[in-house]
Amino acid sequence: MTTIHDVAKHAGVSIATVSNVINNNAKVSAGTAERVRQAINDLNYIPNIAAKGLKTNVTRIIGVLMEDIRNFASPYIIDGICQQCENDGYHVNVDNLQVNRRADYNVDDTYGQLAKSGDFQTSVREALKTLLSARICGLIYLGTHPRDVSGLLPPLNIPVVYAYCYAEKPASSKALNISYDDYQGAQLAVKNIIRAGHTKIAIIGGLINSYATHRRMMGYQTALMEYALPLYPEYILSGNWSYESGHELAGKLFNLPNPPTAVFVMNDLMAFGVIDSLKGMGIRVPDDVSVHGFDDLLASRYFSPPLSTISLPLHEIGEKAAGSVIKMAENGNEASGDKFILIPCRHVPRASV
Amino acid sequence: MTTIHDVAKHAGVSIATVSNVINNNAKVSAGTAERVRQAINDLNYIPNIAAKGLKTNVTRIIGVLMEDIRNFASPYIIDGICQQCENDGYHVNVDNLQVNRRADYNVDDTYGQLAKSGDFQTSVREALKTLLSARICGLIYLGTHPRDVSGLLPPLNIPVVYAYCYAEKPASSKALNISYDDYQGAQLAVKNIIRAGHTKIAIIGGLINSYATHRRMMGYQTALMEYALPLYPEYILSGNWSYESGHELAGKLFNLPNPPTAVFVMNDLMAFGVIDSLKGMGIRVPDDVSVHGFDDLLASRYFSPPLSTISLPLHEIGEKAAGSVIKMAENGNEASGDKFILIPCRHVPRASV
DNA sequence: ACCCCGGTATGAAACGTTTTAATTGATTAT
DNA sequence: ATAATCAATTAAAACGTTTCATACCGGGGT
Repeated sequence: MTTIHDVAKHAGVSIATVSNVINNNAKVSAGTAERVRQAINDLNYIPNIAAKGLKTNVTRIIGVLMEDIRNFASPYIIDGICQQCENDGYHVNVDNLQVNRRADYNVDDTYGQLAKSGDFQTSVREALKTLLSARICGLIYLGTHPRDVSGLLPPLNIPVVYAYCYAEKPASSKALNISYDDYQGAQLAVKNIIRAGHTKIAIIGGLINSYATHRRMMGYQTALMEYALPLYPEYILSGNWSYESGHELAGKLFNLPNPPTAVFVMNDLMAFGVIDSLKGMGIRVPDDVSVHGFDDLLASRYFSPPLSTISLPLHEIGEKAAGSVIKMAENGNEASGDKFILIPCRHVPRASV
Repeated sequence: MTTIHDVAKHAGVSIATVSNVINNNAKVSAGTAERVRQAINDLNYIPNIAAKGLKTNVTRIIGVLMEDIRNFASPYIIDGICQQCENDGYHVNVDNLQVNRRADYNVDDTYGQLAKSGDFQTSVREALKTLLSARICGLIYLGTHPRDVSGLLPPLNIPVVYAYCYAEKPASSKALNISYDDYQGAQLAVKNIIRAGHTKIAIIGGLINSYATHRRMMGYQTALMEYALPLYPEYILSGNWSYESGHELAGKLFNLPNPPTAVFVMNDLMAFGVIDSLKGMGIRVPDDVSVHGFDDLLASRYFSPPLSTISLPLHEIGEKAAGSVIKMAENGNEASGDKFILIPCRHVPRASV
């Protein structure tokens, strides 16, 4: 490929001058600059970013380590990351951990067992090595459960941002965490159910020890309290995020002597199960019972009835993660301000409530 | 960061020897090799891939230019690309064109108007420049409609593979095209409808001039012929791939004096519209009428009734695209064999037929 | 005439690798 | 003992950039 030498020769100047024109550094006379630009055009010159990075020790590459690109949230977050990086003149290097393809992978793994397996850590280490061999100047870890990858990094002092998930030991980690606000989202959902006139509102949670389940449960309670509604213990159930568990728990819930008139389900997949179960029992949604989800899957809009749900600020999470990691990279890995950034969710009213 | 010099000093050898150990090139005595490996470990040495690429002129980076990461197919294809590249020891550089975010973007653009707009071409050129500045040794273009990006590349002789879409002028292009088999997939769908006992089978196509519509229509005809079923012109309709158009056309179709008993709809989104429209008219699916889709969206499994459909070999398209572009890169851009590789679709039987 | 100055332009070193050709030291053949 | 062979190691050049220190040049002040 054309190099800076070719351009220099073609323009009749030194390579130093060409470099100065490209980076408009030092003073180059207007005429010379024009000649150089002409040559660059003529020869289709594209600077070699590797050589530049080698010399300057600044690559402007952000590494993205993601657990599973096929997660419904990943594409939107990556889209946000790409956009922000492009804006700021950074490159993106993606590495997919392919967690989903692992034999020991289990969707229900809220406890992060997987993350503790030596095998998984080897994968992460491998992926990090790949990323670091490109001399990334910042890392975004895009996962679902709390993780700690900084321990797997060589002691490098490159900034790490967790997106969509959290650092496992947030207190001890200097990493930034960027996600959506479970607490606020759940409140939003429940308040909307209340405003639709319900007072007997059940909740179906995800795995009991997960952070998300915990936070959303808090949001539910806060919303009820704010409207001075009672909290019925028998209305509080926990599933495992799957369609099947929603289906099963709905059965229990609506065989109670005094069943609720609405359910806040902590994700759309379980909500589908709930609604199908209700249909099976001859209970109509929303006429007899309202159901509210969380996640806003594409499927939710086409479900029957279309599911009222909470949509996550995925694009913004990506943008913010990239913006933050870039800022940290440029400021010597110093994060300014809070280590937890929670972006609010939006409410998507549809027919199921 | 640690360099090869640090390792050499720590191990008491020359940098050449370290390099030889890393790439196990020349003969290095077992003892020396062990000492070097120890040093690499002690110092957490990770080779600088940019320096290596600079020297060897081989980067082992595959560039992926994608129109829209948020397309339902993209994550699966990228997953396949990543897996194959990892297997072959290649890096992946992703660039997202963000086509969907453009003001002039239009989902219905089968004619590729967008691709002809100077503005779009500027974006592509910009993205290619970014990719080429990393000295990628192969390019995968991941789009939906026929495109021609090779004209936008400087005359470089790097291999280009179109995945999921085709080169606009396949004859004149030396690029490889890898996608799924529309023709076979459509046949699969229609034959399954026929085997379920239907003889009056309508079809709702996508935009009339699109390649996919054309090929799937052929598949439909072939299947009918194979079973010696008549082709009713009034059963052949075309929409624009949207939910709404499916909804509308179903209305027309089932107000015919002699309506069909089954419909093959060319994508799942339109099929949703069709089914909802039928429900509205009090026609039951599948009891009164069967509906068959194409694409296998996640939503289709949860639709009511769950949609029988055709699933696309997305992961394989990615794998194959990466595998091919790598092979070409290693063989001086010479593709071996056919320039069109169509991977068969699979049938996903569910309750709607 | 001389010196100095400011504005431009450039030569050369350096970044972290690979690779070729050369060097070393030991062993074998004469 | 000397020459030839061989295996193991290394010095140094090169890849395409940036950048620092230096060089050039024409003009204004002495």
